[in-house]
Amino acid sequence: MGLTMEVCVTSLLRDKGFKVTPQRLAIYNVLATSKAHPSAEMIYNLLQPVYPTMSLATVYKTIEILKELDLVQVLNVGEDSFRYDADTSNHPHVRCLVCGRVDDLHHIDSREFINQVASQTAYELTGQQFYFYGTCPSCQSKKQ
Amino acid sequence: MGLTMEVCVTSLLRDKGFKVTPQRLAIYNVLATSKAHPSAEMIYNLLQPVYPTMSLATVYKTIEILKELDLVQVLNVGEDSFRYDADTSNHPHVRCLVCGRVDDLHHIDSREFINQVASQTAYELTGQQFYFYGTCPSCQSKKQ
DNA sequence: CTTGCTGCAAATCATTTGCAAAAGG
DNA sequence: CCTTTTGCAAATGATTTGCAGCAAG
Repeated sequence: MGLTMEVCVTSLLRDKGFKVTPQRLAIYNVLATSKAHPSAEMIYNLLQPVYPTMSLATVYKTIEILKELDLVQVLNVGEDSFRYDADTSNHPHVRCLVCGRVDDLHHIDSREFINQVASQTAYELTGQQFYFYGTCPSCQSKKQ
Repeated sequence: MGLTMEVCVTSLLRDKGFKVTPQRLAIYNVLATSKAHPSAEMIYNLLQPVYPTMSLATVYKTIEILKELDLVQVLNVGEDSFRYDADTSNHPHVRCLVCGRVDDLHHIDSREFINQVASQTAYELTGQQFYFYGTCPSCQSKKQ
């Protein structure tokens, strides 16, 4: 699976005239294999052992390109920094207010809700983000 | 209406041991009378003519208190800065991707959608934020 | 009076930018 | 080779903090 994925990123980069570098593959790899919705700094820290000379600036620059290629989406969970998700399907997210972890919410059908909103606003809607907040299972059990 | 509102903020501040200052009333007043969901800087700029010596730091410190008193909620519309809303009811927001304005979406019944999510996650949910993106009526007509 | 508040300036923190050296194609 | 990219360091921009003088109760 790792291979298929990297081949895909490689050709997408080349198609748009971007060069394929080990740093770019590594950063995409972190995003594609993580369910943690890492921030730029988390990606940087994860890659430190493997690429000790890589800089945070490279992480930010690469994310910029990945956004352009629609390979990542940006999350604004209400923190001071952004998080990134290689799953670009438009799904809701939930953040634990105790430990800060962010999870995907899959199998949610939001079409009806979106339609309701679309029919009541004069805006021409093109997208949306749904964020839920609460306590994750692990923090629930720790509490009591 | 201005009066009723200020009396309310005044007593809420006093109740919690905060002092009532003209700056605090002015900042809350801006938030309570604006539909624009201003950022700290927008509040600061709006008040410049009336309080030329007020500092941005005071705006931020006051917002902190207003959050504590549940008199404002924080919005994360995907920009570099936060926006604030004196309407603390939990309603969806929509941002125009052309001009950047942020509007409320009222009369939306999200209970069914929230229930659907609550029943499918192991999280104990306590809140949520729904952000929609698109083009506002004014920008639609400007385009064509 | 006494404590909390303001306004200034300096500090932080995430993110961006400029640029010389290094790597991709 | 020629161009883009990297990695460093410096710049930026939003927000926070420290502190001395000032105002609220």
